[in-house]
Amino acid sequence: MPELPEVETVRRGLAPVMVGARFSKVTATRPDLRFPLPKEFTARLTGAGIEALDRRGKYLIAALSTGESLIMHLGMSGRFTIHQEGHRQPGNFVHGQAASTKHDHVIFETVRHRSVRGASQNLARIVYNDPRRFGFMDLWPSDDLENCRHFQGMGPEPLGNSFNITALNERLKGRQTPIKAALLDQCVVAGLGNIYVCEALYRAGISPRRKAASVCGVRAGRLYPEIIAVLREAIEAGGSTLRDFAATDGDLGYFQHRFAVYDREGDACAKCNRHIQRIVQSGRSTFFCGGCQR
DNA sequence: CGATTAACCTGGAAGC
DNA sequence: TGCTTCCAGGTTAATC
Repeated sequence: MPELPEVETVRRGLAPVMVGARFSKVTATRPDLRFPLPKEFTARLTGAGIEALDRRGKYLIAALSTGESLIMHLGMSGRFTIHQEGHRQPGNFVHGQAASTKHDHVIFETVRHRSVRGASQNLARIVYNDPRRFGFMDLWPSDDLENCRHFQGMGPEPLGNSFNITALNERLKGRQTPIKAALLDQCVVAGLGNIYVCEALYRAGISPRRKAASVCGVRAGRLYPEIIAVLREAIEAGGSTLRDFAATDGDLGYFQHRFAVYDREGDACAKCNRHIQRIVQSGRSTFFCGGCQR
C-alpha cells in the first residue's frame, strides 16, 4: 500500500501502542518476507523495549533498548493492525470484507508497564500482514543507521529541512531519464511513489515525459512546493486507500478522493477539460494531462 | 558510469 | 460459472 503519507499514517497509529512498551513475545510464521528475516530475529526482539518509532522515506524504524533498530518496509501490500483490549478492532472488516489472517507473517506481542494504579499491565498484539510479501524487516545498530544498506544514498526527507529547491536541482541535474522515473528513484527524494509523483507533476504542470535535467531551474521551482503540498495534504487525509490500505485501527484514508490524475484515465482534467491520459513508463502507469503538463 | 527491463508474489477485476 | 489475462501503493538484480 504505502508511499510516504501511508507509512506516516501507520507510524502515527503504531507509536502510541509501541513506544514505551516492550516486546514480550515475537512470532514469525515463516523465515522470510521479501528477504530472509535477520538471524535470531525473534530472539533479538524479545524483551526489548521500544524507545521511539520513526520514519525515513517509506521505512519505519523502531529504536530498541538493545541498541538495535527494527527496520520495516511495507512493500506493496504490507499492513499492520493492532489488537488490544479497549482498542478499536482493526481490519476485521475492510471494504465490507472479512480480513484474512492467511498472510499474517509477524506477530508482535507487547506489554506496557503503567504507573497508573490498578492497571499494572497493558497487552497488545501487533500483526504484520503482507499478501504479496514485498515487504521486509531488518535489524541494525541504531548508532550506525546511516551505513545500513537500506538508507545509503537515500535522498532527502521531503518534509524535512534538508529538502529545498537547490537539493532538488542538484539531484536532477544531468539526468536523462524522464522526470517521472527520476522522482520514483528514492535517491532523488525519499518517500515518493507512483501516486504522489503523478499528482505532484500534474500540480506543477510538468510533463512526466520531460527529461529530469530539463526540470532544473524554473520548473524545479514549481515542482518543489507541490511535492511538499501533496504529501502534507495526503498525510492530513490519513493517506490513500486504493484496494486495501487502512490505518492500524482500520480507518480508511481518504486522499484518493482528491486524486487529480492518478487512476483517472479518461476523466476530464479539472483545469483544461481535456482527457486524462495513461501511459506506461518504466513498467508503471503514469497518469497525466497532456494539456496542462508540458 | 547511467538507463531500462525483468523479476519477485498474491489476489482482485475485467474479459471471454 | 470458470478460465485467462491484466493490473496493483515497491525495490532490486540483471541487462543494455
